Amino acid sequence: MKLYSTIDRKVVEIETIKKDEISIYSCGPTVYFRMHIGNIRAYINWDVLHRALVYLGYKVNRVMNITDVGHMSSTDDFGSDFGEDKMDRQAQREGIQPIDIANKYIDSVLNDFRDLNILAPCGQSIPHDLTYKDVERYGWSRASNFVNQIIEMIKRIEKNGYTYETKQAVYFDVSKLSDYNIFTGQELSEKEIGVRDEVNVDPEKKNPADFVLWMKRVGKYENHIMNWPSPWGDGFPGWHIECSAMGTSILGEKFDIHTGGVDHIPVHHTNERAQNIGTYGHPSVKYWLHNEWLVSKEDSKLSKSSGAETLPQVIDLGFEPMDVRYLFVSINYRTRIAYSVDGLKGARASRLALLRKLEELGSDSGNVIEEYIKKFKEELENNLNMSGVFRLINELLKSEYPRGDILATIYEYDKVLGLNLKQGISKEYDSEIEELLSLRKEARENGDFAEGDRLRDLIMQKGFRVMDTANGQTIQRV
RNA sequence: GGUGACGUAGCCAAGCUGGUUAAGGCCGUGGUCUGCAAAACCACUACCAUGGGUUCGAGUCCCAUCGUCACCUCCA
Repeated sequence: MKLYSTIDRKVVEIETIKKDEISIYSCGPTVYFRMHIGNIRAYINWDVLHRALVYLGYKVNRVMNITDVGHMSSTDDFGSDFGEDKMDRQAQREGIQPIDIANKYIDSVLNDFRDLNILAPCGQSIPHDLTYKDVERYGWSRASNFVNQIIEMIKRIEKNGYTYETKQAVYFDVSKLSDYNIFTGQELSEKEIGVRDEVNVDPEKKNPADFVLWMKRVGKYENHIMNWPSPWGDGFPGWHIECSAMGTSILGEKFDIHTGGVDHIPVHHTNERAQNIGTYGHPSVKYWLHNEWLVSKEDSKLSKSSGAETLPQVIDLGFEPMDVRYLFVSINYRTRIAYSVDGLKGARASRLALLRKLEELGSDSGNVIEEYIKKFKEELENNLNMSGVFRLINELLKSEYPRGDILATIYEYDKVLGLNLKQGISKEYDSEIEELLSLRKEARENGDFAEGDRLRDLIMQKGFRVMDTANGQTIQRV
């Protein structure tokens, strides 16, 4: 398996720590807002990685965190370490407790994941009745349940001499790590130039890059809702320590893969790595993998503040969740995707065409074509070359292999693609449409094509396209 | 200012361990099929940002230039 390692800055051959086993930590959702289409892209990409590794024979140990504490905002205090806590703020907005906010949005994440056929981190499909209550049994870990581990980790970092404490917080002293900037290659001294308006609310902070491990319940946070006791006083964990603590306490001091968005490279993952070294004396993550962003047509970034579409909005536009999945599955995780409704339309057209072709192949599944399984695995192993996989599908559809074998092979591919190809085209329509269809069939059998065309137009107005095939009428939602 | 990613057809996107005709899809056009359509099938649509260099040979390696984007501040 070859993947792009961010620190190595190239595609590398993956050598797992334990033979035939691979451990993955995926930066998961922060649950105070409805996941947007950009988040979805990331989770679909890593879902494909997960499925691909399973398909290639690895035993996958995967965990995905849910950040439900202490995520701070700097929108109100530019450059400040002491912005509002987003969970708190959203709770105040909605007039409920932070934990209720978290639970509410965890459920919305589960719904989206389920609709998009994204597996739970444990590798199972997400059950229909799964809610926030049982999420940890399926491989998610909630930061709020790891506060003890977080405190223990900070204690170790402190003992190893990487921290200092002020009246307001416990900081990680980045000057203690010579290769702190390994991810970006950017010198800390040069970094300061750009951050001109930095407002150091904490006058005792030594270096602007130093980051909070434990935030005390003082000053602005005197009334902070989520708090825990600690050796440094009541307070809550900093934004980076949760991931370090959860990753290493669940997957071990060293694990194979850590995934996240490219935006995490310079700060979040840089700090996570620093914390791991501060704790264990060595890095914990063997390969850091990062997914690129979605950009709008003007090539500027999508963010949750730009009104990017959520899954329900996309569905309202007439798309199915699998159209979204098709779009994101067919493009490599490192390619910046120009996202647009037109792009989504193209994905939908491709997907429906594929389903139609599969339907024409019949329903008798034969034997998988070994040659094409081999090619499939080669594409997966080649840094998840998903475009190549779709090329193989098209080759197969045009090939002379027995129909059942083509079908079986493509269904085999779908174990990784996760497009629910076996379910075929959604045929759901009501009795009214059904009646119109039978009337049209009758009219055409009687040679009354004018009536047949009228009924076809009528059905079209009700949102379905009628097609006459060798097997009779078939219908498709427009 | 610094750091990084990237520039392939109308659009999306492979190819980048250099080597016959630069994958595949979407859209479009022409045709076959069809009562007419739709679907399907066939055909057509690329001076690989620019300029140098290395090489028998470069989209693919090296250098420069131009351009785009991101990050350095919460974000996938």
